[in-house]
Amino acid sequence: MTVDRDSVVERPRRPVPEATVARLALYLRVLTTLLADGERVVSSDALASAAGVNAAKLRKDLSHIGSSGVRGVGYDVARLTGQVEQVLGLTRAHAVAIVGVGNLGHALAGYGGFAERGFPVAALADIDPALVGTRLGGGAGIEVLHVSELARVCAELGVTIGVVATPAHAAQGVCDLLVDAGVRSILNFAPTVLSVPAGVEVRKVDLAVEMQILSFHISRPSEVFRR
Amino acid sequence: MTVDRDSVVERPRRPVPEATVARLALYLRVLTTLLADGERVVSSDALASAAGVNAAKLRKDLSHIGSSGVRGVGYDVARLTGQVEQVLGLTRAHAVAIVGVGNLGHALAGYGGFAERGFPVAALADIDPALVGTRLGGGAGIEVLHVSELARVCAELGVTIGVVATPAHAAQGVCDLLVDAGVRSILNFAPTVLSVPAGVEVRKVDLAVEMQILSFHISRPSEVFRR
DNA sequence: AGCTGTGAAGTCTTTCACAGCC
DNA sequence: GGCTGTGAAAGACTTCACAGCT
Repeated sequence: MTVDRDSVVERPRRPVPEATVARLALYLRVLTTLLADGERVVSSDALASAAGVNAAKLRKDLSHIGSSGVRGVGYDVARLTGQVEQVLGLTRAHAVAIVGVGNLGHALAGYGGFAERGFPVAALADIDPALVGTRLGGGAGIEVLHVSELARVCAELGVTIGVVATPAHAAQGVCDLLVDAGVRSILNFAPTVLSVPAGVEVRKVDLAVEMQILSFHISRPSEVFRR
Repeated sequence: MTVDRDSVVERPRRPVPEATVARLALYLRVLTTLLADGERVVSSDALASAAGVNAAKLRKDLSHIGSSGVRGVGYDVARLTGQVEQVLGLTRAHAVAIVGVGNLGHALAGYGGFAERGFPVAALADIDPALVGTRLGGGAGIEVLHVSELARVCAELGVTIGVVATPAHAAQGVCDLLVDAGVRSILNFAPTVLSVPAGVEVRKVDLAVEMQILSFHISRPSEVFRR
C-alpha cells in the first residue's frame, strides 16, 4: 500500500468518470507489478498496452485524476501508484463481510486475493445451522456466524463492503440486513436485482450473464470482420 | 429452453449494440421467472423495473432485436423469451471447459447455475497432479483432466467456451491452449490481461477490481447527492 | 526527439417525448 | 386510456491529432 507522502492532496475537482474508475483499478494492477519489478518510470504507451487499452484513453483517464507525468519521459511508477490508490480510496483497508457460505461464498472466503489487496474478510455469515459455527479461510480461520448477528458484527468490525453470495431468493433479505447494518457498498453474486436506498452502491457479478454474452458472440460469424 | 416455433427467423439486420446484448441476458432472467409464474404478457414498464433499468431503454433494446410488442398491451412473455434466446444464441447448449480447479474453479464446477442455463460443464482441467484424476461436481461427477489433454477433449466434446480460473501467472498459457483447441470464447477470472488473436472473445471478471470500484464510491461522500 | 496533456471530432449510449396503434 | 416503437436531443465515452514541455 504505497502512499505518496508529499502529494498535494489531490481531491478530484471534476468528477472522475465511471468508466475511468473501472480502468484505474486495472492500471493499478499493472503498476503494482512494475513496482515489484523495480521499474521507476513508465510511458503511457507501455502502461496502456500492458493494461490492454489504448494509450490516448489512458492519458485521458490519468488527466481526470490530475496526473502529472513528465513530457518526453513518462510517469513515475511509485508516484502514480500512490495517486491511483488515493483516488480509489485504497489508503485504508475496507473490511468485508461475506454472506452465504455455499459453493461460491466458500471459494471467496478462501480466495487470498482479497486480503492481499486491502479487503480483509472480517466476517462470514450464513443461515444454515449446519454451517454456523464452522471455521473457514486459510490460516487463522474465521467463524461462520448466523445472519441474525450481521448488524452487530458489521458495526463492531467496521465492515464497509458486503458480499452477497446467497441463492437468488435470499439475496434481497440479506441485502436489507447489510444496509440496515450500515453497509453502503455491496457486491452481488446472486442472479437477481437488488433494490437499495439511495446512497448505497451495488455492483453485480452474474456468471450466467457473462456466459450468455459470450454465447451471443459465438453465433455471430461476422464478428471476425468487425472492429 | 423455450423456442418460438413460428417466428419468422429474426436475424438481426442492424447489428445489436454491445450494451444491449448485456442487458438482454438480464431481461431473459426476468422473463424466465415470469414464464414460470405463468404470466402471459408484460409491459415495458413492468419488465424494465424488474430488471432494474429504465423503460425507454428497454424498449429501445428490444427494438434492436426486431421486437414485436402490442401497443396498449405489452409483450407476449413466451414469444419475447424465445426471441431473446434466439438472439443470444441460446437455442443450443454451449459446452464449457473450466481450467484451474483451485478454490474458484472448484466452486464454479459445483455451481449448478451453469448447466441449468444451457452451459453444461463438459470438462475440468488442472496442472496439479494431486487434482488430476479426482472427480468433482454434484451428481455424476466429472473427472479432472490434465491440461495437456485440453486440445483433444475440447475437440471431442465440442467445447465452445473456456473458463480460466487459474492463478494469474498460468492464465496466458492456459488461454493459448484453449485458443489452439479452437475455443473462441473465454471467460477469464485471473487478474491479468489475456492476449488473443482476432476473432476470439474474452470477458473478464476481476473481483479485486469490483472491490476497488466500490472502494472509490465509499470515499466519495458527495455520492449521495449525485444522480 | 520523445512523450504528455487536452481541445475537438467522432462514436456509442441513454433519455426524451410523442405519433401511432390497440 | 394505455403502451409500444422511434426519431431527435442530450450525454458519456473514445479516439484523433497536435501543441507544448523536457
